[in-house]
Amino acid sequence: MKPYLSIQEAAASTGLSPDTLRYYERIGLIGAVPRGPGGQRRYVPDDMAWLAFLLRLRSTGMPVRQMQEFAELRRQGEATAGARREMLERHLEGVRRNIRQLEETAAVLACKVEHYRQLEASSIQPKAKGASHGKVRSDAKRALRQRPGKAAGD
Amino acid sequence: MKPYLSIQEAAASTGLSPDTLRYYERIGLIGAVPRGPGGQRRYVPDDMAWLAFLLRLRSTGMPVRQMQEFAELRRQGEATAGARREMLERHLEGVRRNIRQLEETAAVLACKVEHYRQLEASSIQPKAKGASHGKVRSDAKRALRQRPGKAAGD
DNA sequence: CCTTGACCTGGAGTGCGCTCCAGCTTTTAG
DNA sequence: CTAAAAGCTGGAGCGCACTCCAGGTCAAGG
Repeated sequence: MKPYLSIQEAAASTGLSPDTLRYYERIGLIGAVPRGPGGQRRYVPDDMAWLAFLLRLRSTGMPVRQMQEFAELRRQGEATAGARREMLERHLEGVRRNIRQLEETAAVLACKVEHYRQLEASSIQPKAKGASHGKVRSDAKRALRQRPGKAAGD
Repeated sequence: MKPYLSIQEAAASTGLSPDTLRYYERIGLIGAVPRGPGGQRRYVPDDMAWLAFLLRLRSTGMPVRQMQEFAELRRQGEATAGARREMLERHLEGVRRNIRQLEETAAVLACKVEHYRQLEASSIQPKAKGASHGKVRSDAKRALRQRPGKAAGD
C-alpha cells in the first residue's frame, strides 16, 4: 500500500528513535531522505535497507566516524565499490579478532565461575573428610593474603 | 626483588594509564592500594591480579557501574561469593549472546563483501558473454533505484 | 643542597553517541 | 473548523569512561 514509512514507523521498525534517525541524517549517515509536501520524511525501502546495514555495522562496533566515511563513499557511486569492499573487509577482520578475544576471555571467566563453585562447595560443607584435601589449594591461597580483610583474587 | 610496582609500572603492565588507575581507585573499583611512606601507591601482586580480572570484565563489555557492584561485594568478603558467582554467570550469559550475535552479523557482512566482489568482477569485465547472465541480478536491482544518483543497497 | 622528574589531590574538560527541548508548522481525527 | 498529535529545525544537555590540569609534595641523582 503505502510505499514509504513515517519517521515514527521507521523508528519502530529499526529500533532507533525518531531523534536518532534525524541525527543520523544530520551527520550524513543517511543522505537526504525524501520528504512529503509538508516537509516530513518519507522513508522508502531503500532507506530502510541502508539503515539495516548501518545497524549491522554499528552492532559490530564500527564507530560513527567510519560509518560516515562509508556513507560518503556510497554517495560517490559505484566507482567507490572497491574502497567500500576493502573497508568492510578490514572491519570484518577486526570483528573476527574481537570475537576470538571475547571467546578467550569468556573461557577465563567461565573458569572463574567454576572456581567460585568449588569455593562455595567447600565452604558450605566444610567438614567433608576425603574430598577436602583436593580443595585445600584455594584455602591455602586465601591464607597468603597480605592485608587483612582482603581476599586474594576472588 | 621489589614486591610492588609503582603506578607507572602498574600502568605499563596493565595497559591502563596512571590516571585511569587512580580513577579506578577513586570510584571504588580497586580499594585502598597500599602506599609508601611518601604516600605513593604500591601495587602488590594481589592488586595486579584484581586489575587483570577487572580488565577481563571490561573487555567483555561490563559497564563500570556493574564492576563497582562486583568490587563492593568482593570487599564484603567471602559471604558474598555466591552473589558474585551469580553476577558473573549472568554477565557470561550476556557475553555469549553477544558473541553469537556478532557471529551472525559478521556472516551477513561477509556475504555483503562477496556481493561487492561479484559486482566488481562484472563491472571490470562488463563484456563477459556467458557469465554475464548470472550477474544481471545486481544490475537489475540497480535499475530500480528511485532517486537518481543513489545506489540501492550497496 | 638543589634540581628534576615522578606522584599526589581535587576538580575541570573531552569525545562519543545519542537525547531532550523550545518554538514553530503540518497533518489528522472528530 | 478546531484541537490534538506528529513533525520540523537548531541547539543545548547528558551519561559514560576516561583524560587533563593546576598547584603542591616527595624522591633520587649529581
